[in-house]
Amino acid sequence: MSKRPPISRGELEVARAVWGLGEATVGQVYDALAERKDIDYSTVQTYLRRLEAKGYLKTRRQGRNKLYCPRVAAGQVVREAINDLVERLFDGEPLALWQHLIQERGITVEETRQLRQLLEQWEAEQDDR
Amino acid sequence: MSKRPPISRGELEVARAVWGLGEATVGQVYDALAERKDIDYSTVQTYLRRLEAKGYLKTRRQGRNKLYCPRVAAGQVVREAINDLVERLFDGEPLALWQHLIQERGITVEETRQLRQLLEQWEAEQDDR
DNA sequence: TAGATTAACGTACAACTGTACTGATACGCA
DNA sequence: TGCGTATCAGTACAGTTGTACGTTAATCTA
Repeated sequence: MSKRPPISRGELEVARAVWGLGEATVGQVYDALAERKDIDYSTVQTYLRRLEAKGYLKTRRQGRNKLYCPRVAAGQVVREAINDLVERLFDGEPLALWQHLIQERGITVEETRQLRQLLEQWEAEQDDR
Repeated sequence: MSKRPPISRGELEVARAVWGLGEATVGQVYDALAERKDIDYSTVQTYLRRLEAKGYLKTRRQGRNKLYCPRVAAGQVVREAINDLVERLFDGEPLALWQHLIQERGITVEETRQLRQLLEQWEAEQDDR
């Protein structure tokens, strides 16, 4: 479980763009991000470089271009980020997170419905084992 | 909504200790934290100082001692931290977080039960309005 | 009351973050 | 084939973060 350096909040966002694209050049990642927020091309480039250095992404050369793609699965990184938060904020107790999400933050009726559905789906899957 | 500087991961942990104590000296916060992890007294002190500077905590003097206590409610900070994560990781879509928590991370049968209970409780409260 | 303990305060310092500029190339097109 | 445009590699740089030391003043204790 080679401990990678922790991923920062900003890096997380850039990494997400790469996950979404699968494999992409700086320019493509930039385009994807620039749609949602004001960010500089060079900034994206730096993030990608660092993500590679930290071991979250790997690169492959395609002629003149460099293609960035995940080296650690998205789910893995997301899981770690959430675990970290749960650890620091809720003593590692996931139920406390649920509780916060429902009570403190509030969820809509629609979300309640969808959540129930997710739960049922999950249970059904469990039964299949 | 006076924008405070963002709270860092480490700071979050220290802030949580203060929330738990209500009002405490560096020493008390240190004791609370040292139970769970190896950390230096001075480090705690620095965190507290910064949390005050950032506006998350305030202090009051009690004779020779300095008492730190929340200036921003715990729930508020936790909400912000989670919103931030959801924003960066799930496009601001909370359902995606639920989904990840259930499917990707997996929850136990017991948690499923408790989660249902939380949902019912929440719905009951909603009806009371 | 002298030494041990505690808290405050100031300072340090390398690593990490967010944000970006620059110069050298390579590529596509008029 | 020369020019604008996208890339890349390197560098910058202030602010933040994690971690901590040293000095001083007040407090407790034998």
